[in-house]
Amino acid sequence: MSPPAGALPPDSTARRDREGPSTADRILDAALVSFGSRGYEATSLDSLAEGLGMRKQSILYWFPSKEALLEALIDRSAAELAQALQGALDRAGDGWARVEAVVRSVFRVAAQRPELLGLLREVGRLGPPAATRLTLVLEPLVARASAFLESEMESGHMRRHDPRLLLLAIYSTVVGMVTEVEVLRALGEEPTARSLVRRRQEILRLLRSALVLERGEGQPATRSADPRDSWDQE
Amino acid sequence: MSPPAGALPPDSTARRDREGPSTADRILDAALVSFGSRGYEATSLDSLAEGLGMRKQSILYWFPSKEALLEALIDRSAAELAQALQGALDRAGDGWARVEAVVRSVFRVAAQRPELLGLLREVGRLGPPAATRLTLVLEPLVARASAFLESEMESGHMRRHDPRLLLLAIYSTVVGMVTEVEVLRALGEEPTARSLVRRRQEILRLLRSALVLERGEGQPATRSADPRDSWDQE
DNA sequence: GGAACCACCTACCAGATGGTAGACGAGGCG
DNA sequence: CGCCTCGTCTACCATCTGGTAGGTGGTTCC
Repeated sequence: MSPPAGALPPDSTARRDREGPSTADRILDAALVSFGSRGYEATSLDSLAEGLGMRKQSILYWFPSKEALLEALIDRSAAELAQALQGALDRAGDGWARVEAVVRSVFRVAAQRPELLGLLREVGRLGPPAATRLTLVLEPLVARASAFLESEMESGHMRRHDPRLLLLAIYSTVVGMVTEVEVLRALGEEPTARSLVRRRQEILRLLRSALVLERGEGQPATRSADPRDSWDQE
Repeated sequence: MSPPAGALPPDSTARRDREGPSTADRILDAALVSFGSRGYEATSLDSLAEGLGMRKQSILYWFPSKEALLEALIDRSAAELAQALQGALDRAGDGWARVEAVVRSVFRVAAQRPELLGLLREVGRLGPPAATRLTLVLEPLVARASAFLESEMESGHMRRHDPRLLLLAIYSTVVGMVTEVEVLRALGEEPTARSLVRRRQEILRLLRSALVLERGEGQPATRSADPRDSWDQE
């Protein structure tokens, strides 16, 4: 492994042969959890190191500074997120099924790595130095999504909206439904795995009735009654 | 003015006779801006004081600790928010008009005091000690909103949803559309006042088509074409 | 005039923060 | 063996953090 320079070597994400994840990856994992839930500023290198059973200086050996750690984390997380979305998109069908596939993949991420979406928010809040880095990686996906929505509207399958604002609305809703634990709690809903499934169902129904133009437009738009409403064994 | 105890005297929000806002209010204003945009942990009392042209100790004179300042700020902000929403609700009509009134009032707040919604998010992220305080004040409004949505669904004016999850979705969307400046920028939309109006229009159309059950359910659900699409002169 | 109070100040402090310098042991390799 | 690199450590450090102690000038009230 090569500690120098903020940019990690290409195999930094890979598992080492027979032994668990590399030190750099373990640090990134811990940083993801802490940055994504408690926040960047509220996380000290000392507390991070303590949770890892090492000294702060070891973290600074792998990542020359706290900011460099954040950048590396953003890079890795953006790649992971992009991959999840890409995969879902490549396997998805057409029209509404594509939207559904994306939403499902985001919820799958939320179930497996809840902090990843938290980090997304955090980075958005931290602004330019960090945010632009994230944007750079996710931009192609945004463009793809935007183009897709536009074509769906053009062909009359979806209601007309400003594609970018629609995208922002979908983003906000989905990420909010997943990350706003406190609001959830205030609403008397416990943030359990079961609740997450219900939230996904709800948001899909909501989006569907908001977006999809049924041919007759008169259908009752009932709940999907889709039996495969769990991602556990997808 | 009475500095002792975290609870400010009842006139702390009021303007003093002929001279600007009270010192305590000026501090709260600065705290709102900084907490709401940069975040609570990332804001130091020193930087806050510097922006106010005073010493940190003067802040600690009015608010015994940083946490007490946050609590006082939450109380004031919650009251302000609750008042805005209450007012909008009391003046609003029935059915969809009520939803529209609430959304409009939130956007009005966003235009006049952008950081207030940022603080809302921040408090949600900070969790229990602070979040419960906010919840306490806003809870009656949530109950009112929830009951309203439920009755609308009962009477067949709105699509059936879990009222609380629907509320969370609406909250996330509206607050996200207002506070996610970085995402906005990533989407190529500059966070101007004009853009804010467009976002409000878009979200209202979106919500309307998602929620409202037209009698025939077949109407084109066109854009509202409502001429009073600016809040500048209500 | 003087006591009391008010709003703000200077002078500190203990602890935490991100970061540097340098040593140490383990292992690879000529 | 001797040398070097790697990963981690101990020992510091300057700076900043929230917070305490104790003043100081001005106004109010008796």
